[in-house]
This record gives sequence, structure tokens and C-alpha cells, in this order.
Amino acid sequence: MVRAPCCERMGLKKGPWTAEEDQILISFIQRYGHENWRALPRQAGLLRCGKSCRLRWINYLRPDIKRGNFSEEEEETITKLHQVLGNRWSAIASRLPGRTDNEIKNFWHTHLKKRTEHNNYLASTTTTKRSFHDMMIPKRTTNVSQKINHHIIASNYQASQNIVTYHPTCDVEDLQENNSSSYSESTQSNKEESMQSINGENIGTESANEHGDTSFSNDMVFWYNIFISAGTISES
DNA sequence: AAAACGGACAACCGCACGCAT
DNA sequence: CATGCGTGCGGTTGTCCGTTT
Repeated sequence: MVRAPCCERMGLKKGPWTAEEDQILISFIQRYGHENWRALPRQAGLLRCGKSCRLRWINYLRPDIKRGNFSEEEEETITKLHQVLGNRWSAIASRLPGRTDNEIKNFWHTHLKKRTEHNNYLASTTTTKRSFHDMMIPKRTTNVSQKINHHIIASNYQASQNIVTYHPTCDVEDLQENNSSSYSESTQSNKEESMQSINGENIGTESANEHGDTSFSNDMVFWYNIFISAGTISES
């Protein structure tokens, strides 16, 4: 299906938003909400397309946006979730309250991507084969990695038997439920295959086809679960 | 001092999906 | 079932600003 771009209509403003436009958008949404983005700019008296308004609100003007630098924990969260989810920024953002997918995407491209590639390069040159565990746990000790290591000991690495059972604060069903619910709020059904595979039944087959390595995919799920669990603890 | 360069981030664009008709 | 609309997502581009030469 082909349709015209939403901003095709001439006369709509593009480029950086002014403080005045921001104020108009904020006050309109606070008063009337944003049920219809396409109609919103006309109703609010803005010479912007609905898409632009939506983006501006979601990525910048929303009151619950967390501004400022990413913490170390947030960096590690992004890195690890990217290992599992790939470039599914909205899914990653759903695990980082106050952060937007655009912000995370930018941060990844400007900071973490290079670092990750560098680390991968070092890994490939220093060892012939490293375990997924080695790759996922950074050398320097941080709160998150400490917690993860604690979980390793506590769980006696049950995932080595392809079983993910240790979830002190977030069991597998919760994880699956949380993921599917939060994810379905923001994305489409065909994009859920990796999260759907986070149950004991489906884990191996799909990813094994993709990677040709069942234990690798199980390890990924294991570390994802561990990480989420650790993250949950850190918030309490 | 100013031009060149590069990083960071805001914003845009095109595509795909769900839903209504 | 086909079509069109509204929306969300991810890739890409544009712009600003600090640093280097």
C-alpha cells in the first residue's frame, strides 16, 4: 500500500521546535490529551504535522522524561538488552523508565556501539573462544555485575542444563507476561518472536535455527533473565 | 581568531502494522 | 477481502556546539 507522506501538505513547518511551539503543544496536550495526533496540530494551532508533534512530545516534552547522562547501570542495561533484543529500541526503552527509544538509539550509536565493537574485537583477538558468560560480564566490577555474579552462584548456573528456574523477584512467567504486555503496548505482534521464546519450550528451536547453536541462545535467555532479575533488585 | 572537524542529539522519513470501513 | 487511516518503529539526516588545528 502506498500513501502520501503525512507532511506532504505545503506550509507545514519543519526543523527545530521553538519554545513557543513547545508551550503550545504542552498546554494543548495537558488540556485535551492526544487521542488523535493527526488532528492535534490543527486543533492546537501548530504548523506541524502530527508525526512531528508526537515525536516532540514523546522524546522531549513528556513530563516523565529523564534528562541527563546515562548511568553506568543504564549503560549496562542497554548493552545487555541489545545483546538479546537487537535494535529493538522501543523494547529496550520499555525497560528503562524515563528514557526514550530515540535517546537510547542515539546513545547506542554514539557511545556503546563503538565500545561494544572494540570489546568484541579485543575478545576475538585475545581468545579463540570465549563463553557467552565471559562476554556478558564486564571485567570491572559494578553493582549490576556483582548482583549478576551473586545470581550465578546462587543459582548454581542452572541454565547450563538449559533450565531457567532461579528468579527470586521475577519469575519466568512474570518476565514473559511483563514483556508481552509492555511490548504489545508499543509494538506489533510480528516483532515479539524473541521475547516469546523466553519460555522453556520455545527457547532452543527458533534461535538454534538462527544461530545454529542452541546452547548459545539458551545462554542468552539465561543472562537476560538474570539481568532483569538483578535490575529488579536494584530498584528495590 | 577563525575555519575545519567531529560528536551528540533532535528531528525527519519511509515502512509496516492494527484497525475500521 | 480490499482499502485507507492512524500510529509506532527504526534508520537516517540535519543541526548545534565543543574541540582541534
